[in-house]
Amino acid sequence: MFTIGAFARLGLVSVRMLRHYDAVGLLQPARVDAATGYRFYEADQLATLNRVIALKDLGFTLEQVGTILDEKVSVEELHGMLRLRRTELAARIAADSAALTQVEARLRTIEREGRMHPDEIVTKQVAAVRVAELTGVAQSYGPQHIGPVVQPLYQQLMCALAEAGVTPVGHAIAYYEDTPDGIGVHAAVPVDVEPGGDGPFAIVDLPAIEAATAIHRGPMDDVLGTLDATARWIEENGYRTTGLHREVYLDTTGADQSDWVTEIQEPIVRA
Amino acid sequence: MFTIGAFARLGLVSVRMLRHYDAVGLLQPARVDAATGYRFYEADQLATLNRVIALKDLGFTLEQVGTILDEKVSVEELHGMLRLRRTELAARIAADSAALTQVEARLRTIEREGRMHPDEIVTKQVAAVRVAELTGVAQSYGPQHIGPVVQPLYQQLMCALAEAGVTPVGHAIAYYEDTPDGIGVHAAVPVDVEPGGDGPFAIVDLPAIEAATAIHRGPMDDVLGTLDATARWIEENGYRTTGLHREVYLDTTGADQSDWVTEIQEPIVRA
DNA sequence: TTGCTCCTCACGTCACGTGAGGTGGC
DNA sequence: TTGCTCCTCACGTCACGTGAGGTGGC
Repeated sequence: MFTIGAFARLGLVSVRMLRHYDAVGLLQPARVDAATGYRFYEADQLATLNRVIALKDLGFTLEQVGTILDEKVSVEELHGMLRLRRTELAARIAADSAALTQVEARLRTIEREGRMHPDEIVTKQVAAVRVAELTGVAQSYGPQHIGPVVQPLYQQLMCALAEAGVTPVGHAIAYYEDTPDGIGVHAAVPVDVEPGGDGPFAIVDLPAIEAATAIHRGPMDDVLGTLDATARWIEENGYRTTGLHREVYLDTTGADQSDWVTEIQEPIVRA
Repeated sequence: MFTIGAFARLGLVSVRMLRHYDAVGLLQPARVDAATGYRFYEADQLATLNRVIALKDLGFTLEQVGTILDEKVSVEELHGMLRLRRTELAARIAADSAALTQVEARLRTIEREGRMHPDEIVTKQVAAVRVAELTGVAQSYGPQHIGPVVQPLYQQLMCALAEAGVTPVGHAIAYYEDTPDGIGVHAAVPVDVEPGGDGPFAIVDLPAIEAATAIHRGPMDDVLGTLDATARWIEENGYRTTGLHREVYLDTTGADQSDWVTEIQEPIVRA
C-alpha cells in the first residue's frame, strides 16, 4: 500500500493528477480511509497508471483512455481510433515542422540583418472560384507593360457583364500565364452563373490553390517589391512556386491607385 | 470598408475570431458604428490580420502576438522568443513523432494479430539514485540462477545496513552486468549517506537513465515473459536497449512471491 | 510545537465555438 | 413577411496547476 505521495513519485506524476484520475473514475485508489479520506494505492495499480500514461501520451483524451481501459471499445473501434490519431499526429507534425522552418528563417534573418523581417506574408488555402474573364497579351511582366493591357480589359469586362445582366460576386482577380507571344493577361471577376453562354467574355473555373499571400498597398506599378518579398519568403520557408501569381483587387476606390489595396497570391507547394 | 463577415471571408478566419481580436485589442475595426455597434474594416487591415495569423501559426499566444505587433519587444527579445519557440516546437515534434511511431506499432499489431497488445509499457526518465549494494556472480541470466544469488545478497545487505545504522530510503533495486565470469548481480537499496565509508557494502551512484518500464506481477522466476514483452515493445517502437535491465521491488510483502510486484526498467535510447 | 502530508473546494487557464435572445435593412 | 447579417452576453472546453483553509500523526 502506498500513500498518494509515494505512488505519485513512483509513477512520476503529480498528486493532483492522481486525484483528478480518481475524480473522473479513471484510476481509483485501492482503498480510501473512511475517516480521513486518505487514498491508498496498491503496487500493481502502477500497471494501470502506466496504461493511462501510455494512452494519454498517444494523445487520447482522458475520456477515450477510460473507454479503452474499460474495454468498452471493440478491436475495430480501437483500430479506427488509432487511425484517426495517426492522421491527427501526422497533421500536427507537418504544421509544427512548417512553423519550425519559419522560426528558423526568422532567426537567420535577425542574425544576418539585425532586424526582424516583415511578417505579413501568410499561406492560405485559396478556394476554387468561377470567374468571367477577358484576356489579352502583354509584352513583358513589367508593370509598365501589364497596366495598359489589364485596365482596358476590365473596363470592357464590366461593360459586357452589365449588358449581360451578370453581377460580380467578389473582388476582381487578375492572373497571368506564359505564352509564346508574351504574357497572357487574364482580367477576371467572380460570378455566379452557369458556364456555356457564349457572350463576349469567357466563364472559367479558377482552381483551388495553396498560396503565399501578401497585401500590396499603393499603385500596381510598385508591385514588384511586394512580389520580390513574397518570392524571398517562399524560398526561405521551404516552398516553391508552381505558377504565376494572382492579384485580388480589394480596394480600388482611390482614383490614382495610391490608396489601392491588392492581395498577391503566389501559388506554392512544399519544396 | 468591409463588414465583419466580408472581412472574415477575405482573411479565412471566423467572425468570432475577429470579435475576439477586437475584444483583446489585437485588431480593432477601423470604424465602429455608434448606433448599431457594427464593425467595419479597411482593406489594408488585412495586412495586420495576416501578421496576427502568421505569428499565431508560429505558436505564439495572442498576448505575445500583441506585444510583437505593438513593437514593444526589442530585436533581442524577439530573438529570444523565437529561440524559445524553436526549442518548444522541436520538442513537440519529437514527442509527436514518438507517439506516431507507437500508434503505427499498435496498428500493425492489430492488423497482424487481430487484437490489441498490452499497453502498460511506458517510457520514463529514471532519476539518478545513490545506493548501498552487495554484488555476486550468477552462472547465467536465467531466473533459476539469479534467484539463489540475489536473495542471500539482500539478506546480508539488510543485515549490514542495520548494523551500520543506515536506513533504506526507497525500494530495493537489483541490476546486472556482463562479466567474464558470468552475470554480475548487484543487490542494491537506495540510501542517503555520503560515499567513502568502507563498510561491507559499497556506496554507488546509479546514473539517471531513460527506460522502458513494465510492471511484473508474480514470482521472479516468471520475469522472462515480462522481459520478452518489453524487448518486443522496445523494438517495435523504434528504441534499442543500452544495457541490462533493473528490477525495482515495489511489493515484496507476500511470502511466496506470488503477490510480488516488480518494476522492470530497461535502459533505452532512440534507435 | 514545527514540518510534513493529506484533505476538499474552487478559481484560472487559452482561444475561441456555440447557443440564446434580439435588432436592422432588403 | 422571410432570410440574412449583425450585435451582446455568457457558458463550455481540457487536464490539470495553484492557492485557500483546514486536519492528523511524528
